[in-house]
Amino acid sequence: MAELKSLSGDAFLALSHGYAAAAASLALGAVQGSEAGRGYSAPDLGGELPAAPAPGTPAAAAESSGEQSGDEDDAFEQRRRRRGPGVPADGRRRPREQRSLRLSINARERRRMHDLNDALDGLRAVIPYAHSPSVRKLSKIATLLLAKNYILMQAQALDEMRRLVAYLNQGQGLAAPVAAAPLAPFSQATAYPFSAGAALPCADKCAVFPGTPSALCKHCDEKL
DNA sequence: TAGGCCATCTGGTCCT
DNA sequence: AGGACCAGATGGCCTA
Repeated sequence: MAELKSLSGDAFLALSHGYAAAAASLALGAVQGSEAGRGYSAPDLGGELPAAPAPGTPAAAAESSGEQSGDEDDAFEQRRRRRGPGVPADGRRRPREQRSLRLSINARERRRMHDLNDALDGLRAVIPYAHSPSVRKLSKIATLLLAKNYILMQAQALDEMRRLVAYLNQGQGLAAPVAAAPLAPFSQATAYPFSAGAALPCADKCAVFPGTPSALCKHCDEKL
């Protein structure tokens, strides 16, 4: 969860400044790991899995979804006895039609979750962070939080751009001496409130993205 | 070893 | 009735 805590503030600073590389180091500092990452996105149903996979494993899923062979009933019974995932809470044996219905429901649910993961992958592809084989994929929650902050940042930038255009339209451009007040909103400090190296108080960082749960901000955790 | 993240199964609820 | 969605439970894998 450590990486999540760093996403709300610092991570997005990196995004706003240089995207990929800096974002990778800041947003994913805790996420970066060995290249032998988990690779959870594509469960290998045909991999080197134990003959009697534990419930919850991809192999177990394959077995349960009807991709198994003749020993499916044995496996199902085994799973039922173990009372793991895939085993009815009451532990009763199902009639065959109920079981096949369950299998189709399971398969549908699996497909739905795969679609959800595909969409998440699509989101990862468009939010700015280091897309590199050496950088572990963003977790689901990190992806969502980063995307949310990215949207907020873009909205803020757009708003400031509009105000800048309005200011230029009503004034005569920036050639004339500019009062501090009108330009203040367009200052670097406003656009990127927590610049690299200049650590702002946590309250300032959190204020930039009000929706960010404080529970996910390590700075808040440290100071509260 | 604990904690984080994940896939999967399951039963419940809601909608068409 | 069937499908979509959701949340809880469970166990596996990986990292610190």
